[in-house]
Amino acid sequence: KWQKYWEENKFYQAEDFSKKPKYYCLIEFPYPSAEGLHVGHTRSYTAMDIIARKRRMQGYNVLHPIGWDAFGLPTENFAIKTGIHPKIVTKKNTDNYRRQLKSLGFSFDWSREINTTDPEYYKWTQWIFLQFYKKGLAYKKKMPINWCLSCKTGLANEEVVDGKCERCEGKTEKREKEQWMLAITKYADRLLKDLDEVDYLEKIKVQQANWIGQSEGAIIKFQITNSKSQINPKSQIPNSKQFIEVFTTRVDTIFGCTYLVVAPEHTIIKNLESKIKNLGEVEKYIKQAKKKSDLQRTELEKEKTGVELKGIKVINPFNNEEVPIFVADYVLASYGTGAVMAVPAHDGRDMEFANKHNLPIKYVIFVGGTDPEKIYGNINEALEKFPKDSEKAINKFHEEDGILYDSGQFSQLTSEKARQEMTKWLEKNKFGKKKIQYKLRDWIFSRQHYWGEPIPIIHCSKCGEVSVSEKDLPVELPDVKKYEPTDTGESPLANVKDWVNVKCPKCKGSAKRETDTMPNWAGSSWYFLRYTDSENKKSLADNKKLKYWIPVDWYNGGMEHTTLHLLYSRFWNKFLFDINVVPTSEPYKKRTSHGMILGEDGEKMSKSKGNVVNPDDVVVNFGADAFRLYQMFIGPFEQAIPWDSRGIEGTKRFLGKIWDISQTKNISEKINNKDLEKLLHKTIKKVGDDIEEMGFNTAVSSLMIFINKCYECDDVPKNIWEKFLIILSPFAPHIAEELWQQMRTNTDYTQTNTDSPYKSALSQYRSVSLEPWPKYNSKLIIEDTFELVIQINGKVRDTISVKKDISQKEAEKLALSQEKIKNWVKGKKVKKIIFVPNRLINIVI
RNA sequence: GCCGGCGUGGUGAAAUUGGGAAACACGCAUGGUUUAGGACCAUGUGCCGAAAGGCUUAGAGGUUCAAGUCCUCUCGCCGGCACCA
Repeated sequence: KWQKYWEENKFYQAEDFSKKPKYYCLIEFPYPSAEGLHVGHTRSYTAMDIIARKRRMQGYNVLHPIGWDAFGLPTENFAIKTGIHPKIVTKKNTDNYRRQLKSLGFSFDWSREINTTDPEYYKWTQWIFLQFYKKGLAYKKKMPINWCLSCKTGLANEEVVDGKCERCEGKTEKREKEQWMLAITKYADRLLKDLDEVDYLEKIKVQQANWIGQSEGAIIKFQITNSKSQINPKSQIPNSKQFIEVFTTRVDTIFGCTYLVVAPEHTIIKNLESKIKNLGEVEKYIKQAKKKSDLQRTELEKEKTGVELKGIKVINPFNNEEVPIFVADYVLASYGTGAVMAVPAHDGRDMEFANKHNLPIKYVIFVGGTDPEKIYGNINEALEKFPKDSEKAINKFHEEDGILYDSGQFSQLTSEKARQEMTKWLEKNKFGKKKIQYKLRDWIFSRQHYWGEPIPIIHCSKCGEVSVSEKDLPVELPDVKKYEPTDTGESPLANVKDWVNVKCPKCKGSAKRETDTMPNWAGSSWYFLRYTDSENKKSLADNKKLKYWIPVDWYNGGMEHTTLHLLYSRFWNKFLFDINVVPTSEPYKKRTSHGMILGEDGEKMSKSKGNVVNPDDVVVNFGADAFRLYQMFIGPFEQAIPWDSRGIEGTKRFLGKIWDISQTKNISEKINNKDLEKLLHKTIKKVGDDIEEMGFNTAVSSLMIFINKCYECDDVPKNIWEKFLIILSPFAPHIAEELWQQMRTNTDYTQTNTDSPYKSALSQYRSVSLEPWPKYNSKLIIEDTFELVIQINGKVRDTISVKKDISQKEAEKLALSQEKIKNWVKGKKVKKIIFVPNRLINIVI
């Protein structure tokens, strides 16, 4: 009844350019699966719905939109099995999701609903891709990628977890393939730095920062030689073919470098083939290493294997020492330069390798501190290297800030100082330079599937790669009969001859369309922009509307998207900002995260485990309001928590009590109840504050405390009851609306809002959700008496009710005159009395 | 291995700056109501003890008049990253 009333009156539609301040509340739009809505979704949606409803009551013009992130594999797999077109499946699933979401009374603005699979939507996803392409940030590259054997598609690095496919948990392997890439690494520094500007949960920032993985160090060139003669670095100008470059964050340890290690994929091996004396052995090792998957490399590789490149050596530029070179798969080709300088004395991995291959270990840094186990190297030996008077100074140094020895002119510098000085030395002598390195890799953007946005590129035999003209967008997905991905790694679209064969936009000669599609993360990387102007046909959204609504004020979603969707969409937004499409560099002002709801067995909900809770059943059996309340009351919002089917009985009972009070108690204007009034104001404050901090569980508990008190009363003052209904309404909007409207119908209450623009067939009364959020009276919150706690030696022995703000003298007198206290103090000497105003008095005897 | 978080009744949990540990709810027990069951209502419910009182926030120690909260160490759990040089 009330859902219909809200919808008909369009209470929750956002207004572009209202005079009210704007507030943009965002939840992660769901992927409409065949299974239907999940309680994992609804926990987050209920929380943001409460916030959106409160903001409206606080006078904001709220945008709280919803849509569908509908491209993806499950729909495609269903299509493969049944032959039903993904479009039809998507329609059916979104209809079901829409019905379910509406049944929970969420205050979404349904007029702005979007769907990523709608050509009118993905036209703009493709348009953004072309902008990336124009700026050289979308490029094609042949490279080893992660290939999921069961999904039969390439995956981004972010989508591979423990060597397994993030989606299906199937095996992945490395395959050499031409792939579209997005140059997210070009934004690595800004994606990291700008985290300072946004209000994200700390753990989200930390996770993103770790993923971006910035480290500061230096690139150092080691000259290759196969003779034993020494070379003066200053007399020889380095030439790139004669050098191996390494990246290190610890230049300060370089005097302890006893060998170099290159990754099996390193080009130096091919380049110097003729000089390697044990080439057969080396090639055999490389072949074996390449056979290992990433999973094997990490799981099985407890032992560090490797082979020396005999016949060639390199020279350490700092001390002209010759050191051997090894190839070993503990060095990754994809990070840094694919080569490292090994300092076994000051690096655990190098130490392991050195021990196994009997390589020399040379300590060059003395680490101070008092814990002998944390001192690297031989302390006595190290101390001998220092002048005696510096011993005191050494002890002052923090454990991690060591001091160099046996390091030529850099000896006796601290590690940090040495890093600076040695980097300067490298730059001056052209043996290297300062370098900031990131772990983040470019985003593999190609997928070999049907149900995704076609990449708007045409391959012409004459002109090469040509982008589809913007006026020809969208490149629509063709209808096909078979959706199966292929083992060859070709997209199923490759077989659609009519679609693939096109004329080249440049030379009009025959050409072929790109048949790879975009990953499912594409459409969600910018969807929050489209909500501001979902029907726009001329641009992804009107400029003025973007300026009005963006950034998103509060975005709640799952932790699992921290290094995927959240990072990707920040990247897209920054790019769109740079080309003047969006008004702010950061898309989301504030980001919070909800904990997962687990099955009753404490396991993650899944169909196969049979522990899935279906929101439909809960709504039928307990009602939407009880469901909403329970999800908020279940536990701390950020924490994962198992579902408890008995717990929801409690919130249903609570709603039952509210109903009973409204139907059986005398609710009237004539009644006065000071105690209840005080409690109301406390409750208003607590509920309001808790919502802001996402302390929903304690907010619900304070509503319960208030109701328990009302339940004890015979009569309830009407104005108090009304205010309670208002603060209840974000949590349980249906019952709050019903009781609110009943009060107006059943009494001679004269309507104050006759000028309300909202007319309805159901009711002529204004919705409770349009009432202003009540203000609490801070004077009423303060009690005029309090329970003074009396402690003896810090233990509570008695409490007495006393006037607020009594003096220490009065409190002492009262406390010492209590019978219980007298017994405790009798025969003892009072040494000290501590008095905490309006709290306690502690008598030390 | 590194980074982050956490550890409180039978259960989910609560506890502004260090100031009454266990709010609120579930469950359980007893009683009422009911033909019966469910629902509902009332009372009780950290542990030991007849009581007075004592003990209790993973464990050990420390600071303090006072510690769940601060400090040190140990143990355990969860999440993230992971041969990132």
